[in-house]
Amino acid sequence: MRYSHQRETIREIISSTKIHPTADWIFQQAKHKIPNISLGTVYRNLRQLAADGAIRTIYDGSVARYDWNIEPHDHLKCRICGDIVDIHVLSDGIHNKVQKQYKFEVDDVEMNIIGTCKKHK
Amino acid sequence: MRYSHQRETIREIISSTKIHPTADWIFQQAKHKIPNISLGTVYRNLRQLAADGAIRTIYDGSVARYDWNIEPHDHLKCRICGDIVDIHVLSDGIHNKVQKQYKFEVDDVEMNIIGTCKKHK
DNA sequence: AATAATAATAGGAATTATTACTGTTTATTT
DNA sequence: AAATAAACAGTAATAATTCCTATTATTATT
Repeated sequence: MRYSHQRETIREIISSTKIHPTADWIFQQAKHKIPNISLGTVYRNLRQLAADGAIRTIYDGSVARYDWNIEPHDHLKCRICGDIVDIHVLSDGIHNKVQKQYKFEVDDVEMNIIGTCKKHK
Repeated sequence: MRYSHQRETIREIISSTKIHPTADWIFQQAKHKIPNISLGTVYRNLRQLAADGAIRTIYDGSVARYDWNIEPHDHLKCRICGDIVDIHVLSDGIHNKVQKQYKFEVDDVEMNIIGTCKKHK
């Protein structure tokens, strides 16, 4: 994969936020730096970066969001404000347990906990 | 919510399979019983049944699938054949742990384990 | 049993997120 | 400096889902 200014910009935008942005949010930010960047370019690069393991794709219902944190972790999603927060609750044990118990080769574990965050009381 | 023949048919179709069908698959099946049923009707009823707690919506990447099993459980998704299998690995403890540790009111926990199932060796 | 009220429907248009296409530009190699 | 091909911008196409509207069906009321 050869260097491109667009891809570096996209990578920087994702790395600079904790909000787990959507493709469109990234596109809006990218336009500030590269005014004529196209949405297709954003999607193509997100796909490439994810395939390369540089970022992680997470699903918020049916829309894709992107996460610079590629370490194993879980997510809290608030139904009211929509915020998604990284947490770590899952033990590494689950990986091995599933592998043995179901003879299933585990690549990835995604856990999303949905509810109401402490801001709304 | 008042009775409708279409909704009962949709509910029966979901209850009779383990494949976690998509809206379109349900629509194709429903047409066998009600030839002029419309896709919009399928979607509207799926939304209502889910809101009512009669079925559960799960997300396979970005497409919605529907599950008659409303008991807490997790999913194994095979990357090769696409099969989604119900399992139970998550302890109820996670619910309370998150509630206390993050002051987060948990409504639902969704865990999807992605990888390769034993059929492909 | 007929009537009224309105939830649900069929069919199609609209929307949203995402991917595909094409001629042009740009990074890298020779 | 010229050649090669990956990446690009701009736009068209696709897929999943929701919205809209005139009509039909269910339930409650007379």
